[in-house]
Amino acid sequence: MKPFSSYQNPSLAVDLVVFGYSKQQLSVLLLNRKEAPYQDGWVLPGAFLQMEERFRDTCSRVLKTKLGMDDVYMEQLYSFDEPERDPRGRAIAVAYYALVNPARVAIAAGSMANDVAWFNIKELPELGFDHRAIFDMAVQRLRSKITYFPVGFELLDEQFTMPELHELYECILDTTIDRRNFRRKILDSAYIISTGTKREGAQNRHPDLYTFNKQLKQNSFQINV
Amino acid sequence: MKPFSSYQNPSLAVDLVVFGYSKQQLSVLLLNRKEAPYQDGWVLPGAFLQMEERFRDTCSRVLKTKLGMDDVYMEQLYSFDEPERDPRGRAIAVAYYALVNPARVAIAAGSMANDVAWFNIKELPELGFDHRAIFDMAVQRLRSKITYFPVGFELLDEQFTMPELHELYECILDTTIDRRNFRRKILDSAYIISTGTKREGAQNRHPDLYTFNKQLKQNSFQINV
DNA sequence: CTATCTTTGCGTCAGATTAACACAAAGATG
DNA sequence: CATCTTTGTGTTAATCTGACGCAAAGATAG
Repeated sequence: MKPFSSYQNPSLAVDLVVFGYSKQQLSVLLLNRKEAPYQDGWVLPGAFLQMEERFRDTCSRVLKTKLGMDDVYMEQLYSFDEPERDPRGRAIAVAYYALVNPARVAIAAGSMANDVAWFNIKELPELGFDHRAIFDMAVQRLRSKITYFPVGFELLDEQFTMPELHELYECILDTTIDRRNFRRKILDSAYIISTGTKREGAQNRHPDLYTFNKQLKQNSFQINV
Repeated sequence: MKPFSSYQNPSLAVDLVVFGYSKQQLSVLLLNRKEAPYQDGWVLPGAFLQMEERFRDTCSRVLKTKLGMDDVYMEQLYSFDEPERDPRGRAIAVAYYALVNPARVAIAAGSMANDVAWFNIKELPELGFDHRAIFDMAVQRLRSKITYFPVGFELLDEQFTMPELHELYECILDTTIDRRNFRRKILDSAYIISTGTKREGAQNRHPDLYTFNKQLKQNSFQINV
């Protein structure tokens, strides 16, 4: 299948904002560029679309080959088209954001090249291209989304405790939320199911374990900031 | 500025979901195609990106040249990339939706070609390409957006009455909203300002006139369905 | 011109929701 | 064993919401 319009089209790429949550820290995955432009600078991982490839496929390919990750939750964010966004020439980027639990996603041992690193989202280096704008929009989207959709479960283990979920929300929304009111709201929403078991070997008391309710139908909760 | 990637890229186009509100009806603008594919079928207006053009520029160009409209509110919706979405070949579409007040937007007289028509959103013909999916997403986005952002004001006159605003919301959300509770919520939100004047020559009592508050800072209301 | 109807602005009130906070049991700490 | 921290559960007052009443300003009709 060949393109049919009369002029040479801009390059088409995807850029990925990969969020990872670990040890009460929300981080992003950045790549240290080896070539110009922005040589030695940090950028979001990305790739040009290959023939017949869909955006989502390109994203998966990047996650797989550059980062050794499989089976990652992702969502289209926005398309960026400033003519000057890539000094090499006209390039359109369709940005996606991905949510990764580093402990859960199959990250092949040693597969993460040494030019890849996690950065706490509050301590980001300067980014090349227009990647700072892309990142900012991704954070905004994640914050907004998590208040009405249980997107955060992608970042936790299969089973998690209420304090863990609570901490995740406080971390992403960068605010404090009353522990007891949060609990009530989440439980009322039926987004999570108690497994009936408790975590063993915890530091403190053994908190109840929960699972994400995959049967849920519609949005029915609202965490206010 | 030339594209630099090694292979021929897909075609890049924008597709536009143009909403118009008039006489208590929410409508979309459709185009009757003259050529194959989908000859004689209805589709969303759109165009291929021209060199150096940004998505938004392409949208403006379509609105201007095909529909004779200027200065229209629009927002990027989503990017569509199914390989088979255009039978002519690989084509990526970045969809935008636009909000138009037919009485307000400068529509050059007679400039709307006779192959263009407004359709009530509830009585749409079959659409070519994947345009039905694009339209559906646009409606969904508009509905969602209007519940927390005063996007609807783009569809009304500069000055409008409370009953008009109320009707607009009922129409877009396709539901009934208690008139008195709606009034209270909107007024509390400070999204609108009373002009202190009343509409003359109305059919019934002369209702108060309001204006959209352009000074507003943040989202602060929530219309529930 | 007057009786009646419709539209519009403004209120009321019971029930639901929320934010703030108390308390006690389970385990950790030393 | 005394004390501290964590976690599950409640309570309560303030607020918000939804359902609805009412009356004044026109419109409508005989």
